[in-house]
Amino acid sequence: MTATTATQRTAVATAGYDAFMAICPSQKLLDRISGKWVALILAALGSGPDCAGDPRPMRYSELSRLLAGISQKMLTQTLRSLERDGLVSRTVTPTVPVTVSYELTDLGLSLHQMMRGLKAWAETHMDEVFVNRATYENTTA
Amino acid sequence: MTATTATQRTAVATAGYDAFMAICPSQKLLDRISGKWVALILAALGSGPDCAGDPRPMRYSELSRLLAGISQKMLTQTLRSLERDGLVSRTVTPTVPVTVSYELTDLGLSLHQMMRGLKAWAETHMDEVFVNRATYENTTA
DNA sequence: CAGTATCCAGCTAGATACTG
DNA sequence: CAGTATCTAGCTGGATACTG
Repeated sequence: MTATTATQRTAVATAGYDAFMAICPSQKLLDRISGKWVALILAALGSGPDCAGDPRPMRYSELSRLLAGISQKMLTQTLRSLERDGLVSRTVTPTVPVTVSYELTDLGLSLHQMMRGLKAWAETHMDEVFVNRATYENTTA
Repeated sequence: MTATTATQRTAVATAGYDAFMAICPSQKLLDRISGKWVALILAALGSGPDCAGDPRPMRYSELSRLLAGISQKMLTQTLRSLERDGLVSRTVTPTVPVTVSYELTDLGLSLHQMMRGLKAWAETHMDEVFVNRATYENTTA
């Protein structure tokens, strides 16, 4: 009985792949920063509302206004996940009504610095990517 | 008639956000590299099968074997999108059966270099992220 | 060997309504 | 002000079968 089904073989290959993925830090980092709003929130907390200033705490409503278009659900969900991972700290001041502010931790600041490198590459090269894409589209269409 | 519905206001905010997203190079780059297999293919072509060598062309079947668990659909789809964006070149040699090899372009190599910076951050800090996450889980559960 | 075509499950994120 | 809860559309990616 040496026969294996395609399903079994795929399962084995997938298990091997999953094991690799599970220990690949780069992949985990991409999972962490590739949410639709993660980079934007990091940028807002790390560079201020104009994306060119210094890191500073921001309130929930301030983030909500700045990231026009984000739903309350996604803002809360993303902030919670960043807080969970120690990238953002959440501070509640018991005024009436309550005041909540969010701020990058040291780890979050470090990530924000790394993201600036990513941003630099993007600003230098993404135009070329999109020119290539447009050209390809015209060539094949 | 100055009244606007919630839907209209959201639409305006979303349009503003979309406009921002549409011109934000970083966001576009994240969209580009955050597919499940993009980073892995880039790493394979940029650092060889052992993820520690030099860039070299690889054949479709070689990539398929290396990235155990990837479906043919996703391998083809991801390679095509990378080719479309000028990050990977596709070379067909008309043997029988046909031989196809993929190689990073200069632009792709440049992206691969940037990804190594990302990888460095990941290897230095992702452990801390996951410790935080585990701690948070135990605190709230 | 190197694909293409089709169908489908699961997850992400948006809309909407409600609350301490 | 700063959330929570629910419902759902759409997109990503996997399984499977077929082909020049």
